[in-house]
Amino acid sequence: MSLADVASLAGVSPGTVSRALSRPDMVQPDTRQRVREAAERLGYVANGAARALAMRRTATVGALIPRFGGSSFPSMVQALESTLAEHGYTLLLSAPDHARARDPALLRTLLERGVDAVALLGSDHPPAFHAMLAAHPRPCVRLWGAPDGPGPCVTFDEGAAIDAIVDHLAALGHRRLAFIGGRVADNERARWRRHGLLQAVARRGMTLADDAMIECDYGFREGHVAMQALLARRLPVTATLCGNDYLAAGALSALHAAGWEVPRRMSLAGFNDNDFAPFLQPPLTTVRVPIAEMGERAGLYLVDALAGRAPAAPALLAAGLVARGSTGEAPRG
Amino acid sequence: MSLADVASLAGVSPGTVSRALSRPDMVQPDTRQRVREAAERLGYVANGAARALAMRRTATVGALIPRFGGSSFPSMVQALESTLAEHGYTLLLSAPDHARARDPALLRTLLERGVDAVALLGSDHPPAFHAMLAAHPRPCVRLWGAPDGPGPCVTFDEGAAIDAIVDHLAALGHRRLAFIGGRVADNERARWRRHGLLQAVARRGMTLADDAMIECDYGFREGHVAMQALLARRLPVTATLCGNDYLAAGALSALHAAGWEVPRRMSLAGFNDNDFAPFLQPPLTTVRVPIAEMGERAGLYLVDALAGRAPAAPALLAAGLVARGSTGEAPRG
DNA sequence: TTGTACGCGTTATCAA
DNA sequence: TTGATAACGCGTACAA
Repeated sequence: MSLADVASLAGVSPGTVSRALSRPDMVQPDTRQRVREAAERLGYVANGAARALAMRRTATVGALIPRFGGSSFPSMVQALESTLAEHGYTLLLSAPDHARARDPALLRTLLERGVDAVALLGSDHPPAFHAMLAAHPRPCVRLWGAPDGPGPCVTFDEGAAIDAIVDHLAALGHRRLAFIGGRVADNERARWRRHGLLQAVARRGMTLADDAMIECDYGFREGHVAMQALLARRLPVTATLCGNDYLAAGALSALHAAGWEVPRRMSLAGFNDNDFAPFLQPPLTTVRVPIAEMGERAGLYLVDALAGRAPAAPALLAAGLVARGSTGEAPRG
Repeated sequence: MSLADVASLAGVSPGTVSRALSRPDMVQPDTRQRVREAAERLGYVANGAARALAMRRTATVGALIPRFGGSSFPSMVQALESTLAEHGYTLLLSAPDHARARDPALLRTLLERGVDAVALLGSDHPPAFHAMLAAHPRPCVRLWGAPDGPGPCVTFDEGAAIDAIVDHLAALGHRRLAFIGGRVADNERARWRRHGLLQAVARRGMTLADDAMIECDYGFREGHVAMQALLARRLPVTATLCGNDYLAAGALSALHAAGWEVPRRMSLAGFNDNDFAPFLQPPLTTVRVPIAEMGERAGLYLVDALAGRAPAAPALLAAGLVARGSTGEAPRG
């Protein structure tokens, strides 16, 4: 079942079939019709490998996605894929488990498959990745990474977000904070956030003790366990910042379980990856992170770059700031 | 940068380079070494399109994933990808947004890219998909679908799960239930669950009124809103079943917000897609759904089929039954 | 407007 | 063990 088969059935040459299907305007209407019917009847599906070989392009963008099971990446990926699809590109995902996330073979596989462009999600892709991309130049964009890394990156301003939420807590009289966030070891972004947090806290004369910071994965259960650990340490903390709303929801449930009133005895606040923090009870004050927007802008950037246009949608920082929900005042004295 | 370049640098023929890289044992150690060094120095990356064209295979499995942003698919996909990767296959994802989920062009793109096998996630893929797959035969497995659909399907027994949870509620004295679940219109599986639920309820002389059933997407926010709607209807319900733990968590927060005590005034129970229902406050009784196991078994099935083995890991129903957490007794009288 | 023929980069067959 | 050569299926100059 190849072009040749369709051609003989339609009584034309293979070249004509190719044109009739890929560039209909180059062929006479009746021929086009005959070819289409023949292709339809045979259930013809083009061989993408041959096409890619001949055209030297694949209309495909590869995405490398560590921590795929996490909370926010799926929405970002879906936004990216939608945007690319609108412009005729297919998104090719590589979603390795954690152990393989930094394996150079991953990117190599994408390149071998001939992706026209690459999206790197998350932080701390190994130097080998960037070396390979330098050796095989093509449009590339990072998402949800650190802005000072190599190449363009669609991300948002952690510093501004941190400032907004810490300001909010400071205004309510909180002085001693705790923090439940992502692992710092393998995540440049988490380091960035942590650094910004420490700065913001220091700037306002607040404290955030080392043993009041817990690193864990971004999940409901993890937040629950982390808050249990914090409570067991009996720290004089009045507010806890959570890295995303799953962590916040888990922490909230741990507080409920321990009989701590929120926000009277402990305030919770955090970063809102999934838009449900306002629905928690009590609703939490959060900084909204523009997840889907990041996927969309990254897609537009790549589309422009692939089209040879100067990327009209530059990979700029989008700061997400909207605080909402409620946070309690710190107890007096 | 092609085989030929590597060949001339190494002073051998292109064929030898191909062998040295793909089947090292077929070439003399010193030649192999020279070739490898040349390839390394040039940063050679094979052209997958050419390889696919010559070998007539791609070592790639395509997955079609509607509702990608949903709660459980990412974990299932990651398990699938890990399993396939262990056996040398790359997973090629197509994650369309809802509007495009049933577009035949999706599957066509996968086929054009030459996937050796296909995984269909979720239910209700259009007949056109199965027609195309019949016309282009290759291993195919459905995940999280209805077992009586076309071809093999890795799924679990909704009926048994429903029975377990309804039994539990019945034993606690509940008679009037509500249900918050997925949309029935576009989801064979949700229909299956709903049907099983109605059967189970009827069998035990319980009631589940039409206006006590709410269809919505599987999310925290959706569960919250749904429970608010249920409360507004002032139905004489003592327990609410939730389609997954996001819905349950959302429903729980709505109950908290309304000042309803759980489980004294309203019991919650449901299906646990994400393993955090036991961490809610109070912990909910749930039926655990074996998400990752499904991804893994589907992967093994495809690997076997691709290797020409009779699929040693048949796509059978895996029933997930473990109830845990706590549910309150129904109020007397 | 359509047919012909070549090239894309790799693997596989066959001879050396 | 290695080199030469013929596919693989499609796009596209170029010729008709």
